[in-house]
Amino acid sequence: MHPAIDFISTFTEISEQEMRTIIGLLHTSSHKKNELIYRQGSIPKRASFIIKGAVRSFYNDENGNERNTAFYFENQPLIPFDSFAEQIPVSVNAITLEPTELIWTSHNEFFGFLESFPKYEKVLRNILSKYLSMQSEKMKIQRISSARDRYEMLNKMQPEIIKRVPLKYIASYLDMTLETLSRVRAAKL
Amino acid sequence: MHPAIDFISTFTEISEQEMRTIIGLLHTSSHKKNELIYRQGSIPKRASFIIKGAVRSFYNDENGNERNTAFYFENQPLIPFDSFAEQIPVSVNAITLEPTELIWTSHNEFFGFLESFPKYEKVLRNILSKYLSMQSEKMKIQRISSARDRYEMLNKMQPEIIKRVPLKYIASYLDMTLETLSRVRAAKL
DNA sequence: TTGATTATTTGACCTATATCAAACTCTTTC
DNA sequence: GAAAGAGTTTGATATAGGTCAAATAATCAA
Repeated sequence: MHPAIDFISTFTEISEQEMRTIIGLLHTSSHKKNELIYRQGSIPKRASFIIKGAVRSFYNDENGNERNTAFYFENQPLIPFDSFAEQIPVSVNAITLEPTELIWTSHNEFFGFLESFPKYEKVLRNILSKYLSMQSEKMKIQRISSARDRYEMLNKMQPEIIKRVPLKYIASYLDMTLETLSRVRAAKL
Repeated sequence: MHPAIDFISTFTEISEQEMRTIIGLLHTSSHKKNELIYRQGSIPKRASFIIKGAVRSFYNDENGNERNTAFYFENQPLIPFDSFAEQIPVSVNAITLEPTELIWTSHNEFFGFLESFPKYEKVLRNILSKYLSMQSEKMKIQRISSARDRYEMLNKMQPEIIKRVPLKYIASYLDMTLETLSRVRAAKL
């Protein structure tokens, strides 16, 4: 079966016709490691879904340092939700961490589908709502004051990140230096 | 004119009929200072809008300390967006900072209206999108590493908060202690 | 108005984490 | 499979901001 269909299925029943329409709107693209998927400040043209690979999103802070905001893996949507619907500039960059296969649909295709099948308005709302509540959770984790506790919470909630992502990216994601992260992991702090 | 109508007007044209319908769905409520508007963990029953007053939202962190997540003033919606649509438990508490007048509509009324006037699906999406992009901005501010810079950014972006909210609440909002905030303000740090 | 409560400031001290520097280890690539 | 380049660890040192305690200032309720 199609992984994007599987994903949508967790939110709604999909009819045969809807399924065919959705599959008809999907394109694929391959990306090598360290390839830019979208750029901060650009208007996002695609809503993507990861078939294989991994992606990180980041921005450059006031000192020019990269600050990672999220990591995405297979079977997850890769959509800048805060800017895709209303076509406002994206707040972060997205770049592959590994060779990555994506499927995607354009803004026009996406919202054209939504007009043809208005029941999916609710699905989209559902997805957005889930995304929002994940963001709330994430903010709480990021606000934990001790570096060690932030690391341990990440280890508990999203161990895959620790297994798959180089520590230097995880460090900025957890708002600590690489050295502190290393010491925290070695339980030397 | 009605402040909630004014607010919605910034996102769409409103017909006479729609306006009458909307106004028909609005209820009012008065709250004294330090009154709980919604409780963390509860299912949010109301989408509110502040006519007069101020509200803060917070949760209790791992050490039991209150951590403020937002401040809301007149002419702003007070809706737990991450939980209202899908009726999942709210992630924070909301409590008045001053005597406050709200108008509100229930979840049923809200989504009933949306079914009668499907064009407002887009309005809702627009509002959510704006909210999401504000959240992204806010996370960036909260991740600025120097306490003084976080304070100065808040002073620049939302000076009303500093004018109206007691420092102890602002301190936790900015992820610093009350003492540090006091010193930062006195430029002694 | 006054006493009580709440909010804010100031001081002294301490500690978690940043910074800087260097070593070590693991991956690519030619 | 050697050399180059990432990625990670370790050590020494510095410092921003936390903690605890007390003084002052502002606000509130009777």
